[in-house]
Amino acid sequence: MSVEYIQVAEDYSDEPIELPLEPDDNTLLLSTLQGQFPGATGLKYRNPENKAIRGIRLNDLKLHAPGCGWDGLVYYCVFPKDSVSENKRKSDDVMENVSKSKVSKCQTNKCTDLIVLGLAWKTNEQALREYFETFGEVLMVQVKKDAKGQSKGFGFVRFSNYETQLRVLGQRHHIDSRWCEVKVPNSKEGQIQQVPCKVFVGRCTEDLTQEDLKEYFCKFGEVTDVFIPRPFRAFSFVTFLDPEIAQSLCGEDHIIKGVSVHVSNAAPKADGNRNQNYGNSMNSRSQNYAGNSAPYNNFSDSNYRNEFGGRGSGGGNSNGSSSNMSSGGGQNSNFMPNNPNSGGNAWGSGGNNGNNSSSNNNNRGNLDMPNLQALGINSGGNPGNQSGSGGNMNNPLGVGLNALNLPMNPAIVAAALNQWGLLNGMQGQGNNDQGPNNQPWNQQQQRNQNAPDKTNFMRVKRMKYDYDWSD
DNA sequence: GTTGAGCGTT
Repeated sequence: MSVEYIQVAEDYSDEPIELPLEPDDNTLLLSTLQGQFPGATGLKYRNPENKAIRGIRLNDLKLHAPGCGWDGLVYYCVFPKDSVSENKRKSDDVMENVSKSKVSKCQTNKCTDLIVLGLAWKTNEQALREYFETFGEVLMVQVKKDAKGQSKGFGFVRFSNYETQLRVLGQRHHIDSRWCEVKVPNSKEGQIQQVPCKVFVGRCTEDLTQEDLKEYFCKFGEVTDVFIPRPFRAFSFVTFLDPEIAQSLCGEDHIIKGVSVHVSNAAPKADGNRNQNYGNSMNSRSQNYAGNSAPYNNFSDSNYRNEFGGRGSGGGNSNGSSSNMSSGGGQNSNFMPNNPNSGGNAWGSGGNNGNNSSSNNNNRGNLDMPNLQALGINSGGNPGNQSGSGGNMNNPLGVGLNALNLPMNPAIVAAALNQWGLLNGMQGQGNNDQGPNNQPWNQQQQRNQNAPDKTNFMRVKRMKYDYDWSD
């Protein structure tokens, strides 16, 4: 008899874990629940009918399915009320091994209402709900209407699960034959975390493939992209669905296929070179001076686009030019690290030809790309956008300051680069640079032996990688 | 009956 599973999460912002049901009576043993969620005393779920929270019947240490069966919903743990925090802490303590502890979420990962733009006039709330329920539990949908009841072509959706939100934000949506955008509403700007999903993986060897990296890092959380620059440069980028997981790995050394790699923050674009080296298709970015936006523009490479495409019922990838996890030459040019201390791009970009194929035939934004503002990596709004109609509203690159609004010190950046041999060795080499091959790693390892907290995270980022990986 | 950048009665 095959074992069935239900999805259980610690709370609404946590990733569900599949727990096995008892084959004989389809119940969930309390002990099974507590094995994963120590301290949990029950389960609850949101009733799809009326959106109310419902409790699960507990009898004889068994949790019984609702009347309609477990039904593919996500169930949430119930903890004794006056000791929730204690139990949560206990739960975290129990998860001693590294990979488990990475999975726990921080409180900043809350769901928020998301705006859905570009809805077909005919799309109603039921259709919207049905579409988004393919991604996860939907708490609310709205289609905004005028006084006559006619749709205004946009609406809102809210999910119960933060990862669902990330997933939905990271891709395009085809609803009732229209490509729609899902973004964090302007009204929620600044209320969501802006932490990069991408990490820099240094000290890679040439035989570490994308698959190796993905296979290794996926144990910490869903990996949405792995990018290995070509020609070989001894580093790569790994992008996680969950920025918290990405951040939690920063500062650590990991051994992959016997290779000791170092994970650190893939720093945002530096301010000093935002007007340089922009390709044809994206040049409107350079005039986008939204002051408070975070310049984590890491998603406009075609790998990423493809990785996100094809999810859900409508997220198909209409761009057939490249496949997931591939890193053909020329694409991903926005990953090419610039040198903020030199006049030009010391690395050479390899061209922008692969970059998002932005013909901008849709001036509502380039829906070939997952939109970054939506992911909370960039804030939207673009109040300072001076670009013309070709502006890419999905990808307001080139925005001014770094995400943490830290002042840049080019000398420090240069020093850091120099440690890698990224400065002296790179300038004047055009496109044939080879990246950090013979770095003096010892000092940095000394400094980074402790996993960084947020403060350290910023320090490491400032010291080491505060230059532009995004363009 | 048409339209297609935007941002929500609370």
